[in-house]
Amino acid sequence: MSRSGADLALLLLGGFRTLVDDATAELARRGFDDVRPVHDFAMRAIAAGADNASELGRRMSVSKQAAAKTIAVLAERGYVAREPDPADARRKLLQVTSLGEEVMRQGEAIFDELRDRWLQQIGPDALADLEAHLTALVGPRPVRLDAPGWVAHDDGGGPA
Amino acid sequence: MSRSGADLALLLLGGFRTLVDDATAELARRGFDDVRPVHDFAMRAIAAGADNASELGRRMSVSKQAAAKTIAVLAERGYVAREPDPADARRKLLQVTSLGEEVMRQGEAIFDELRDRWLQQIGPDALADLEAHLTALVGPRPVRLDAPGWVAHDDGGGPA
DNA sequence: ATTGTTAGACAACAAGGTTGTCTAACACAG
DNA sequence: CTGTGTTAGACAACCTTGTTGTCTAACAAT
Repeated sequence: MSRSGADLALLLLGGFRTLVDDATAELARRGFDDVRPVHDFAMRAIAAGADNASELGRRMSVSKQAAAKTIAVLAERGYVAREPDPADARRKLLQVTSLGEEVMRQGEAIFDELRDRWLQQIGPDALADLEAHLTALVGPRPVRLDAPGWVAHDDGGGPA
Repeated sequence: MSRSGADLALLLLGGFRTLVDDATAELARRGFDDVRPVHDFAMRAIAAGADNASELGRRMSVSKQAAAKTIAVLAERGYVAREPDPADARRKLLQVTSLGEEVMRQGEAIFDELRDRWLQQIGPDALADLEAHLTALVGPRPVRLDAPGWVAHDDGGGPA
C-alpha cells in the first residue's frame, strides 16, 4: 500500500506522458506529424502576446536563444510567420499562421477528448479532486517544459 | 471552472517537476551535485539486476547505446563500476558502488520527505486517492523517462 | 565449421537547452 | 546632438539525452 515518494513522481510523469504521447500520436494521425507539445505551448504563448523572441523566452522561462531556435523551427514548418516590426527595427514580429491556429485547435480538441476519457474512467468527482489537489500542491510556479535529466526511481515493483 | 485537457497535462508535469526539482536541489545540498534523477533511476535498475548495458537499455526502454552513455557517466563519477564478466567475455558486469548506494539511499529519503510534505498539505486520504486514480489511469505501461521535445522522434538520425 | 545472434564500442546526427560574443537599434541622459 | 546603457536578435560553441547505422568479438547452435 504505502507508496514511496519516488513512485509518486513516476506516477505523475506517467500520467503526463500518457496524455502527451496519445495526443501527439493522434495529432500525427490527423496530419500534423511535425509538431510536439513544446511547439504547441510556444504557439500559445505567441498567440497570447509573446510576439517576439525575447519576450517568448521570458514567458517560457528559457533563454532568448532557446526561444529563437523554437521559433526558427516553427517558422520553417509554416506554423508561425516573422515580419519586421515597423515600430522597432530590432524586433521581428511573430504571428501564428492559420496553419498554426489549426494545430492549436486540433491539439486542444484532442487533449479535451483525452481528459474526457479519463473522466469516464474515474468519474467527474475524482478527476476534479485530482486537479484541485494537484493545483494546490504545485502552487503558482511558472510552467517550464525543459529539463535535461529528470526522473527518479521505481523501487519495489521493479521496472516491468 | 472546468479545466482543459491541456491544463491537466501541464498540471501533471508541474507536479512531477516540482518533486524532481526539489529532490535534485536537496540532493545537491547534501553533496551530490552531479546526479540527476535519471541516474538514480538507472542505478536502481542496475541494482535490481540489469547488470549489463544491453539489459539496462531494455529495462529502461531505451537503446543500448543510450544506456551505455548513461553508464559511462555513472562510471566516470564513481557511482557504478564495470568489470569484465568471467562468464561471457562480451559483457561488462555492472555494479553499483557504495557511493552509488549512498545516493540511492539519500534519494529515497528525500522523495519520501517530499511526499510527506504533500501528505501534510492535502491529507492522507486525498493523496491516497490521487495515487490510486493516477495508477488506474496510467495503467500498466512501461516507465520511460526519455523524450526530448516530449514525444516521438520521427527520425533519429544516423549516418546519412 | 558455418551461420546467426548478441554485447559493446564508435560515429553521425536530432532536438532542446546553455553560455558567450557581437551588432544594430532604441532610450535617455546631459 | 552626442555619449552611455540596454535590448533584440543572430551566430557559434558546447552539453545532455536520445536516436540510427556499422562493425568486431564472442557466444550459440545447427
